[in-house]
Amino acid sequence: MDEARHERIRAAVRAIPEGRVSTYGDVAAAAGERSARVVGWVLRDDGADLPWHRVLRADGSSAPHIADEQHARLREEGVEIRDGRVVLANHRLASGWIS
DNA sequence: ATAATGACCGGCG
DNA sequence: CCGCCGGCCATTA
Repeated sequence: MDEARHERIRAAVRAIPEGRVSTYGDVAAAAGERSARVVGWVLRDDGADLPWHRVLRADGSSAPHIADEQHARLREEGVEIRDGRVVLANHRLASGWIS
């Protein structure tokens, strides 16, 4: 991975305010990435110090191995979760929140 | 060079 | 609700 791209993605995730969420696709777009997958890789091996729990799938669900902690953290920030899925309609960030 | 594997996405049946 | 497919792209074998 190119370090610049890697860092743009991290910046986009850091820009998500508490109590709000975004999707892999939106973060990718905000970071100028053409694929949502790259966002997943970055969070996978370099997401420890980022608010990764504010990044969800397009339908508000999350990958099974992180779902528990993700839901717990989000609830703590006041984000609603119904049936294991975040209510995107109320907490999703506008598509161009970065710039 | 090919193929499989993901913290993905959207469409279709 | 479910699964399948094709597209996506870096990493690994």
